Amino acid sequence: MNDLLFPSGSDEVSGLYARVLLETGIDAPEGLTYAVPPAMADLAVGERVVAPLGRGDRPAEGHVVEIVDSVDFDPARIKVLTKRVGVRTPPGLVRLAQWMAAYYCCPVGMVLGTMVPAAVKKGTGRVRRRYLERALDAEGQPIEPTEKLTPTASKAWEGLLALGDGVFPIEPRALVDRLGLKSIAPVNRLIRAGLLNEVERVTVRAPLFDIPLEEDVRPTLTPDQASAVAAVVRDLGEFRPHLLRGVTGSGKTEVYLHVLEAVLARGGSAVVLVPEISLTPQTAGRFLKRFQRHEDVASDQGATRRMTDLVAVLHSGLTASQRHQQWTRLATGEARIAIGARSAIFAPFPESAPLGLIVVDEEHDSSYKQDQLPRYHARDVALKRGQLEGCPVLLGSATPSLESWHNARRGRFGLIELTQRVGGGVMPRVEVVDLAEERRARPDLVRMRDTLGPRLSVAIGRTLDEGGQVMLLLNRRGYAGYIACASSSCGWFLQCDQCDVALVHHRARLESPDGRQVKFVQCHHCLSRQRLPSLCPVCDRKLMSLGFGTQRLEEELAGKFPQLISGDTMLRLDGDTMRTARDYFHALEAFRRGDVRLLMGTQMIAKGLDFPDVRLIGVVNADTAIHLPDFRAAERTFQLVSQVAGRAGRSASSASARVIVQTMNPMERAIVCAAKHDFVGFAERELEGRQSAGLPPVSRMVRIVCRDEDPEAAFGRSRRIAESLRQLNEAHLDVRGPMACPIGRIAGQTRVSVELLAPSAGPLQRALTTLRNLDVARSDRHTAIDVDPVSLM
DNA sequence: GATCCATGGCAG
DNA sequence: TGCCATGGATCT
Repeated sequence: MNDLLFPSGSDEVSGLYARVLLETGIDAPEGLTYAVPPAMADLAVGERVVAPLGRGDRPAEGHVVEIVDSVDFDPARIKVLTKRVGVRTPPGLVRLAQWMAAYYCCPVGMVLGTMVPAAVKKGTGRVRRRYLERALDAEGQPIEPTEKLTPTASKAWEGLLALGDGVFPIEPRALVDRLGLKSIAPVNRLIRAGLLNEVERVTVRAPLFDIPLEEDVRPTLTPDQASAVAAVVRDLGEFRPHLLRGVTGSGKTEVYLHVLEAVLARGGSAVVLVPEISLTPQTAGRFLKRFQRHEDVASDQGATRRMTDLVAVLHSGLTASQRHQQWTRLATGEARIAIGARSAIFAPFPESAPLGLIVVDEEHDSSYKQDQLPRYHARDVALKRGQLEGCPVLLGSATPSLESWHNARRGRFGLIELTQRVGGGVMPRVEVVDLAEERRARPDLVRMRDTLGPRLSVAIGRTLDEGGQVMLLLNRRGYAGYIACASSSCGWFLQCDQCDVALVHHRARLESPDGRQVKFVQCHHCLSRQRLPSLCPVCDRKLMSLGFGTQRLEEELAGKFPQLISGDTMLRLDGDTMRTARDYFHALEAFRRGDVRLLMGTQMIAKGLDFPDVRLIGVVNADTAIHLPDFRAAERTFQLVSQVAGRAGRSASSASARVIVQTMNPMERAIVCAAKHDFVGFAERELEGRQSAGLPPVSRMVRIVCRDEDPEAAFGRSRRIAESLRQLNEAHLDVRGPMACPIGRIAGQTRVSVELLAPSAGPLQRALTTLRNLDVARSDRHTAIDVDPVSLM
C-alpha cells in the first residue's frame, strides 16, 4: 500500500531511525544510527539490513536493535538504510547477543552475525514463488473496482469472483489456467488496478538427507527416570537449571525425550545440544522417530495425510541448503525441537512456540567452547538463554564438569542422579594395567616399541577369536609423538620451525610424482608439513621415533593380528582418516553392522556411542593428557577413561565385556577413580585441590593472550595489560603474569598470557569493562580475551 | 573487520 | 622524491 501512496522517487521520509549493529568488528554496543526509508517504515527490531558504511558507502550487513524517532547524532551525517535482507532474529536472541558481547568481551554485531548461519544469510536453496491474493482495504474488506476495466480485464474479474475466495493464494500461471485466459495480460491489469496483490512466498529447497529412522521402542521408565522427568517437568515455564548426572547406560536420553514430550504438549519449543561428534544419524534418528507426527494437510487435491516431524537437525554434515531449510523450519514454527552442536543454541523460534526447554547433553564436553571469536561456551550461553526466556535448562552427563558439579553442590542447580543402568546392566569391571610393571616383569613378551602390553594383546586376540568386537582408544593422532636423535648425548629432536612444539611424525602418501609412500612430519598446530630427514642434522646419526600415535598402533595391530585388515575389518577413527562427517557416520555404521571387528581411534570413539557387541575396550595409553600443564589435565583424563569404559557392557548380552586401561601411572587418582566409576570421589578431591589453588570452578578465570611475531612486542603488550589491571585496585582480583604460554610460539607468533582470577564473575566483568573503556585490551589480531577458558595451552 | 590516511624508513 | 610497510583512527 505504501508503494501506491508514495510512488518510488518520492522525497518523503519515514521520520524513523534505526540503530544498527553491523556484523563487523565495530565495537559500539549501541549501534550506528541510520534513517529508515519510507518503503521500510514497518522495519522491526531483529531484522537484518544492509547499510552504507564508510566513505565509499560500501554495503555492510547488520541487525536492527532499536527503532527510534529522534537522533542524538549530527543529522547531516546520517545515511539511509539500503535494504532489508534475510530473516528476522527473535528479540530473545538479540538480548542474548547483548549479554554475550558484554560477558565475552566482543562486539555485539559480530555475535549477532554468528547467530545466523551463513547458509541462511546467503539464502542458499531459497526459491521465490509469486502468489496472488485479493487486495484488502483498511477495514480488511476486499477492494472492488472503482474505475472502468478493459473488457478482457473485466471478464477476468468476473471469472475470478465466480471462483470464490477459496482459490487464494494462487500462482499467476495457475490463475490464468483457471480463468481460461489466453494470456497473463488481464491478470496483470487487475494487479495494476490494485485489485490483486502479489505476495511472495519463499521456501527453501534442499536435497533430502538420509537419516535412518530407528525403531522407536518406548521403554517404561524406571522409577529413577520417572522422578527425573517429574523434577524437570515441574519447573516448565520458569528458569531453573538441573544437573542430570547419570552413569552411562542409565537412560538419560529417555529422560530428555519424556521432558521434550511435555514441552511439546504445552505448545513450546526446545533446543537439544550434543557434542558435534556424537550427533550421528542414529542419535538424530531416535529423536526424529519419536517426534514424527501424522498431519492432515489441506492441499489442492483436498485433505491429504502427510508425515512431518517436529525435529530439525543442525550438524556439520548438512549441505548449505539443508542447513538453511532446517533453520527455516524452526523459525517458522514447523519444527519445534532443534537438535545440534554448539551453535544450535541460537536456534530461532517464533512467538507462537516459545522456548520451553534447553537440554545440554554431555555438558562437560569441551567442544561446547568456541575457540575463535566470539569465544562463548554453549553450556553457559544455554543457561543465560534459559534465564532470559524463562525455561528449565537440563545439563546431562555421566562425568559432569566440575563447574556444574560445584553449582549443583552449592544448590544453584537442581541435582538429579541416575545411579543404576536400565535393564539391570552392571558397570563393567575395569582392569588397570601398569605398563611399566608389565615391561619389567615380562621383558621377553614386550618389545619397547610396542604399545600393546601382553594383557591387552592377549585379550584382543581372544576376543577376536570368539567373534567379539574390540574398541581401542589412543588419544594421539599420527605415527609417533616426536622424532629424536638416537644418540643420547646429542639430544636433538625435530621441532616445527614456526612453533615451539615437536613435529608429529605422520606416515602417508604425499602427492609425490611417483606416488610412493613418503614419510612426512606435520605440525599439529600450524599444520605445516615437511619431509622427514633421514639423519640427525647435528651429528649425522640415525633418528628414532618416540611416543606413539594411532597410525603406529594400526601398524602394530596389523602385524600382531593377521585377521585384521586395515580399512576393512579394522578401522581407524581420527582426524586424519575422518575428513567429513559422512566418513565418520559410514565408519560407525560399518562397526555397528559387525563388518568391522576392531575400531580404534582418538576420543572420537568415546563419545556417546552405543555398540552392544563390544566385548573388549582398551585404553592404550591413559596418560596422554595427564601431565599437560593445564589445571584440568586430571579432569580430562578422568572423563576420557570414564567415557570409554562406559561404552562396555551396556546390554545384557555383553555383560562379560572387559575394559583394560594401560597406564604408566596406575596410582593416579584420575585413573583409579575412573576405574572404580567413582565420579563423586574424584570430583570432591579435585575440588579441594582447586579450592586451595584458587582455580576454577571455585574461582572464575579470564585469560588474555597476546601474540606477536616480535617476542618483545608480545611481552610488552602483556605487561601493559597486567599493569593496568593491577592498578585497578579491584579487591579480590588476582592478576597472574605475564607468562609465556605453555606452547610459547605457534605459527611464528610468540604467545604470552595474563591470567585474571576472582572469586566470582563480578570483579572480572568490572575489570574487563574498565579495560575495554580504557582501550587497553580489545580483542584484535594481537590480543585474545578468553572468558572462562577451557584450554590453557 | 575493512579502509583510509598519516607517518616514517629508505633506495635512488 | 617516491615507494611501501605500519599503526591508528574511524565507521551513523
